[in-house]
Amino acid sequence: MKQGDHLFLVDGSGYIFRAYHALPPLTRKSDGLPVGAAAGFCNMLWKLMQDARNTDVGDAPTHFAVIFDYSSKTFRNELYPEYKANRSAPPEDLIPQFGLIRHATRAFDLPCVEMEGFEADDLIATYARLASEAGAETTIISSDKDLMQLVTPQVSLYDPMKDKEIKVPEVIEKWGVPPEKMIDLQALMGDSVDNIPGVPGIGQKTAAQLLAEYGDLDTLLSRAHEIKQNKRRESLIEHREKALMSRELVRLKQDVPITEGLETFTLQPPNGPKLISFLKAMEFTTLTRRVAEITDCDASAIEAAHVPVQWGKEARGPDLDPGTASATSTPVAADASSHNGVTHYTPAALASARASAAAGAPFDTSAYVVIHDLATLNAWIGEAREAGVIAFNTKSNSADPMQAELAGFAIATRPGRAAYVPLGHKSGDTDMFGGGLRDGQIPARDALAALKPLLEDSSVLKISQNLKHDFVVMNRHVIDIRAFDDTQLLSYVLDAGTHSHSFEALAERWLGHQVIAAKDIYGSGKSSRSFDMVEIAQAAAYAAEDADVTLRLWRVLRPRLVEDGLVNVYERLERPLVPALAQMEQRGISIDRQILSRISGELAQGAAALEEEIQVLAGEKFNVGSPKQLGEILFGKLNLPGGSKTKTGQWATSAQILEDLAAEGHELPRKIVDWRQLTKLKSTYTDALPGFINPETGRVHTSYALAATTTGRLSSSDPNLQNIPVRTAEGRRIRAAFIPEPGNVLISADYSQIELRVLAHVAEIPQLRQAFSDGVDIHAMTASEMFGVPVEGMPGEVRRRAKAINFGIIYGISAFGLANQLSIPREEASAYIRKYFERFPGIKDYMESTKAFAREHGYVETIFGRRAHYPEIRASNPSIRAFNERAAINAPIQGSAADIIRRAMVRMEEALAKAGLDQTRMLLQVHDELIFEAPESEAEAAIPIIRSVMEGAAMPAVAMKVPLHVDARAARNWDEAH
DNA sequence: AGGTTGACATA
DNA sequence: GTATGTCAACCTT
Repeated sequence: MKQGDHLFLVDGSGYIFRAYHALPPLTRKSDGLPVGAAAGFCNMLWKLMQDARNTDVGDAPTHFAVIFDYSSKTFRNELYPEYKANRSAPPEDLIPQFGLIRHATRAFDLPCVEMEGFEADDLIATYARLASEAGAETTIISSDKDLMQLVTPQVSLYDPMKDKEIKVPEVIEKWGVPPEKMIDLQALMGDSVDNIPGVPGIGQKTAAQLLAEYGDLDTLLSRAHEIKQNKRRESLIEHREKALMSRELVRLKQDVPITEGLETFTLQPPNGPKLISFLKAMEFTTLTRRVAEITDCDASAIEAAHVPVQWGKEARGPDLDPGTASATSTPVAADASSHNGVTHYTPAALASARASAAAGAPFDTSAYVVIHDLATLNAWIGEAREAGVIAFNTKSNSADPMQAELAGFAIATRPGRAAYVPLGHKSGDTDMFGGGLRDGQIPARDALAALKPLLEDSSVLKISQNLKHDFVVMNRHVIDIRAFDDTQLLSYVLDAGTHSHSFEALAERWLGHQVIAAKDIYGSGKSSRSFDMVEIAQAAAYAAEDADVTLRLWRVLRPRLVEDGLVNVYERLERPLVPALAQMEQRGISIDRQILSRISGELAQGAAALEEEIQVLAGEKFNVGSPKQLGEILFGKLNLPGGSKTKTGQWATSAQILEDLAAEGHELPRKIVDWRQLTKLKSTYTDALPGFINPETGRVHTSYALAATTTGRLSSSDPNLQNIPVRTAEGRRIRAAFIPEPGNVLISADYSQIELRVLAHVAEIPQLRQAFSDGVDIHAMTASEMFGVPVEGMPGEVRRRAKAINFGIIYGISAFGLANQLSIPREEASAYIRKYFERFPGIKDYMESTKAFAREHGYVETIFGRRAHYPEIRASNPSIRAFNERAAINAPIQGSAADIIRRAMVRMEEALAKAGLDQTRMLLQVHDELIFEAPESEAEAAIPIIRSVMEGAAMPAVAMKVPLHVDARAARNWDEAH
């Protein structure tokens, strides 16, 4: 290698993961072999080589190699065993592709380099150094920040996905430091992905600022005492060693003992037949055709190569067949067949075709239409009827659909074809009368009248992201949306646990598209504004893009539902809940302001009195609400025993610790616990709830999230009505402030022990099943089985322990957790668990088989087929893995119970109506409890209907081997009904 | 003004 | 030991 030469080094391993995560995961060969990442890799490599060959002589590569990681274990693990320890095992469908990609590299006639004990990055660093010493230039194909330290005037990075070159100025722009300081920067900021500790509290910005001021890490550490900011200074001094070790972890090794010299990297002219043979075997038809064209080969005359596939976990390294193409052909089954010009796809093929078509397809904001007149709107409505689908979303002046005034709505009829209809945008003029309506908007009443028949037409599918919101907004305009899909729910059913279901995340993941940031439209902080104050052109771009993206997402996600066999879960468990919840949210519940206000006053008095006593006992005034100050007083000033630290080094002052201190006779901790209880009740409930009373309805309307939990539970917010106090007498006074309208009652109906019943069903435990059938006290039965104590006259403590164990089982028990819960030694907890498993071996079996299932598939299933994914279940870090195992054990139990109550909710409305109880209304759900409001005259008849719907909710899909039991009662407030 | 932490309310 | 959401304090920007 000599001056003027140009070395291209591809970071193959980095690219594999990027291609895998950036591309739709469904690309498979006709025999089912996943090849998405390999396809991305081949496309990238081909494009790269074409582009490179077509550039000026000086820039074109003369030498070319692809570098891989050999394995996850390197010399860095000896330096720091935790290095990259939180990495989970590669996804199952990626594993065979490690080998494929190495075969692909050889098919391209390119050197494929890897070395045991070193990362690809180290090899790249070494080759880049050698090339620079020879006077040649180097381009590294990667955008990994770990490689930025190598950038010099002779060495640059190139990101093929973003088509962006990274040279010295780009590094400075992005990181705030020149490349040679990247190592110090990374040492300070650490890296959670690679588990590099860095210095706590110091992020990228602070690190760059410190390096700019002190020059380098060594100087900074030696002069750390000069730093003004307390926290920063102490952190730097305390974590000095961590920083130095981190630096060694991120520093790339430039002297790897390489076996292949640069001369072996000389770029060869393309070998068309060899490459085509491989591409044909992979069924990459488009690329095959392209390569055939450019290399002037007849692809049909070339036989597909035989490519050996390795599925094992260690499908990497030099054990892979280094030879190329032997000429056995791979049988090709058609995924798509054509009849009479219509293409018929299998579900998998359609899903994969849609995903590839959507990924990276361009967006053209300027093509979006702003609709100013009714005629145009009607034309679009006609288009939607013809298409049979329409993406639809409302825009309003408030995030709360119960207060929202419509600003406009967006629609899309096919990818790229989207429009915004402004209705209520106001001008920014801020005279004393407020801004008036802007020009060029259809009167809302006329637009809605035109839209109503379309939204209510069950032959046109309406699609939205979080449709419940639009449903409520439209309902308030007396429009009842019929026939709909919700992209967020689709994503949730398909991928709960794997990634976020937010609009932005889905657009990025499936369309490779960054949507206009909400912040750019709404502003933030003081300068934030509601949507009706946004200029129409800007609003239109944002809202129409929303509809366009939603429609494209639906085209990708809906076929996946069929492919994964989740149509039933979506259509029975998820989608019908949207109108049910929308109704509940719209109804809201009454609370008694006076009661809350009175309690609030009393709480304030109680807290003030306690606060004074606390400060006397402490001997000084301090902020009782500050755990930090409290910790100093208790364990510093008063020197109480039993202090422990939280992960950030503060004194821990949890209720448990304070209770322990109180039990030893200390007065102060007890008072703190009491004070906290009073102030918590005051701030979160008595003071906050009245603020949620809707001025129009006079009621409180919570918002339920359908797609927030991994297990299938709902969540409630603004306000959260699923955590209204119940355990203490003080707390129950708040619950008593939830009241019915005059002449009505509240009915509370809750499942008894539903999760334990689900456990008894899925694990088929004979004693548990018998006990539930006989209706005996389940915890007492457990205690009796375990400790041989008769149920009659059983001491409370014995039953309490058995109860804790039963709950522990549901939570994926650990000795540590049980010991904490019961305040007993870990050995004792261990013995209890052992005993339990002896008495109920079926439970142990259930737990083990659930773990095995999760490890194999990456997800677990409820009895109705809902999936919860745990991608980190194979993490090499034992505590991360154990956490995922417990969650995976819990999910089918918690999730099946959640599914049961969902089914009950879906059926409730109709069952009540059928019984003629049209005034009985379902208002709230609290995981295993439903709250209704009913006229006094209906309550007695409603209770048996409610009970039978709830108790029969699993049928007919699942015949529970254990009966479900529901307790229900009516009363004048929620506390008495519960 | 925004993000993180510790604490605590529920099932 | 599971699953959530909200608040006040605190730190940084």
